[in-house]
Amino acid sequence: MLDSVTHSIFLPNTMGCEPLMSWTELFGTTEDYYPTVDHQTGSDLFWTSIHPEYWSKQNVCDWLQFCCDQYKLDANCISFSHFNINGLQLCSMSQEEFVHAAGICGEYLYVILQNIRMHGISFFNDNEETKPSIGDYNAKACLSAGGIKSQECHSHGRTSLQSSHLWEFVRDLLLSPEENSGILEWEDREQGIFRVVKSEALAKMWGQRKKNDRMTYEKLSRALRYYYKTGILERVDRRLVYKFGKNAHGWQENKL
DNA sequence: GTTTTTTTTCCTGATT
DNA sequence: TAATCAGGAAAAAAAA
Repeated sequence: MLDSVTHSIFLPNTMGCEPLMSWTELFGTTEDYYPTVDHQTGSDLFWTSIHPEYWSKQNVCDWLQFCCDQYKLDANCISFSHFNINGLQLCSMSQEEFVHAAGICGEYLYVILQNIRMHGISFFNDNEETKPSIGDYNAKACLSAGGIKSQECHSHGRTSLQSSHLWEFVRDLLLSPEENSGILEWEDREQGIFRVVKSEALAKMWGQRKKNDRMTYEKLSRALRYYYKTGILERVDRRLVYKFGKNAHGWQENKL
């Protein structure tokens, strides 16, 4: 991981993933002209390959989400409504504005952003001396074992295409009505219980995501059952019904 | 390049 | 009977 980003040159062409859909198909706008990339599986590479000023609104949202995941920040601290802005607006925010919008995580995120802006490096990927100390920014309080991500980020229908893990794919599908089309539905939203309505459609979609046309619900469900061990999912004794476990995050409704 | 984790594939047997 | 669930085992793929 430490060697995932070693250069500080902003080169949009360094992005390596094939888009599953065109950018305009996904967002319906010509404003966001960068092709889709797998931010999450691509680690920090994306965020350092495009200057933050050129990030779209979605990129900003994804970056916050990425930071929460990567640095185990508690997204409860962050008011995502304040970050419905593009990269240029993000870069023009003062530290005070950042702290106001992102709470106790604000100082921490601000430093990470400045590092990317000024040095083209992501926070944990370069020399030790470039890293701010967590303690210095009093960010310990915003670290959590399972930070809650904003629903706003997941409701754009993009993360379902970006999520690297199966459970995140499922979660994002549940949170994206426009992508879901009745494949999954909540049984108990507050408890995180959901039902697979169209099992083969789900498998097909996951297969498309992984470029595997041999995927079946049988195999997908085996992968889901492995999540019982890790607390990502909990067993529900009903057919096609699953429940998010204590180690799953980002599915709760407006826990800000 | 190695190790660890996640996902895929295949399987047997049970349940709905 | 078909679909699903439960897991073991092993291999492949992805991530660290």
